[in-house]
Amino acid sequence: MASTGQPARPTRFAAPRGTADLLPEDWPYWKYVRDTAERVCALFGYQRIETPIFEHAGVFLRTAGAGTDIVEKEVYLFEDRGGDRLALRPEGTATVMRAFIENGMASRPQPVRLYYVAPNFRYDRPQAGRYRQHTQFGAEAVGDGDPFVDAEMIHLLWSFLRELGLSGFTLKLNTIGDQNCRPAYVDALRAYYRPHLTETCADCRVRFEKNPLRLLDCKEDRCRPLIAAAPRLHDYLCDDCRAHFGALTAYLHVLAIDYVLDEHLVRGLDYYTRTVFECHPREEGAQSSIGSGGRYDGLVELLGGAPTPGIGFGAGFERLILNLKRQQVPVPAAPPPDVYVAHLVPEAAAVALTLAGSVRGVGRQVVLGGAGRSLKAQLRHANALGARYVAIIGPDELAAGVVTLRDLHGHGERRLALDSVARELA
RNA sequence: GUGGGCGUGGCCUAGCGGUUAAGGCGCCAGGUUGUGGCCCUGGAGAUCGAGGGUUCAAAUCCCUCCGUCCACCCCA
Repeated sequence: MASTGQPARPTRFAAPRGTADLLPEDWPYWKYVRDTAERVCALFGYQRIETPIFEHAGVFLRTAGAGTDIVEKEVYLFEDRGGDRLALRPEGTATVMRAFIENGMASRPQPVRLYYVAPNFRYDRPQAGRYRQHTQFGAEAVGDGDPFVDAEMIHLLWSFLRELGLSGFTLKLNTIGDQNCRPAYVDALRAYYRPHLTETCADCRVRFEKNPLRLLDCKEDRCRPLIAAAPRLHDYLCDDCRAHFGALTAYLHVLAIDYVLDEHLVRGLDYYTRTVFECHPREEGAQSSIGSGGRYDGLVELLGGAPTPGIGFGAGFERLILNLKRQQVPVPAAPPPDVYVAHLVPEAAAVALTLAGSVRGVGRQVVLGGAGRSLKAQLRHANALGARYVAIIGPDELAAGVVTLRDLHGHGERRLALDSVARELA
């Protein structure tokens, strides 16, 4: 077949791997989660903060920990045209701490209570509940190291999940010590594992080198006996860490927050100290954590600020919504139009536009019908949108200076003077 | 980064070597001259994920790539 000289078909693009479009039908869920987060944060006196989507790469590379997956293979790194080395934010806490230092927030009353809703980026292999761009609701309380604040933070996350209407989730809690006591434990753990490395899975041999605490978290059957007999972190806690954790659990008891002590719970970022926690939904998938965090008393100092304690958590919108849908939690629907304005002839278009404007002026949602479409088509459209009223402007109405207002919920229909419609619907 | 399942109009699905790729939802237009939700009729819309190969013949078989889903890993 000879070439016909047809223009080449333009390239069709798809959203990048691991990203998704948020369509109108998804929006009620997002709005619901966001509104609930904002409401609960307001109740706890947390204030909104927004930080840039990209930062100097060091903000993340220096804080998360050299051996962590996030730093080693998940950060979106790029150089801008000026040669600066930048990174898309893989997590929120480090950026907020950078902002805390940069804006002198240490001189505000402590602790500074902050929250954010922002996209995070991780170059990861996507699967259910895991995306390369995901949105996190996070909260941070900076400047007070008292376990009282830990209790507040966990209470905030707990309240948020409850307010969303999720049920049956569990809170896992642990303490992983601090700079004083953890090194000794890590040494003991390594000493224990060293003679057994041939018995472990391959991943654990890597963990042994890079992130020994994660040895405790391995799910391989062959590693379980080793974990069961391993030295216990809780036996190595210093007095301060032990007292801190004891106070926290007492506060949680007072708050009637049920938690499950999980001595093998560790976190993926190196900056965590003492308290760590994770919330898991009733129906667990592989990506089960729907909200997790911990204390990070060394982080601000790591970023060049004065030694400042802090604690926070992150909760992923996509996973929360996944569980809202699984549990069939009802969310408020987007409000339907109050009025659909149908016009039947071109000469009525101007009247339709001004009528729509005046009705919107009294706070009613108005959707305009399609020009040149039949009345029947416009009524079908109005019905599909769930509109309450249809204002019809045809030749008759135009001549008489009126509109026909049809009630789609009932069957009634009446004629109103053009200039009285807005007042009538206000 | 490792393993496995799957990729057919916007969505869901049938077809699994052989005439113009079928149906449902949705969309558009009609069912007498200006009236919705139900129903009926018609229409538009598919490089059968992409590229290569086997064959007289491929949506159907093979390879590669891409995407997607699931698990590992990691984490929200």
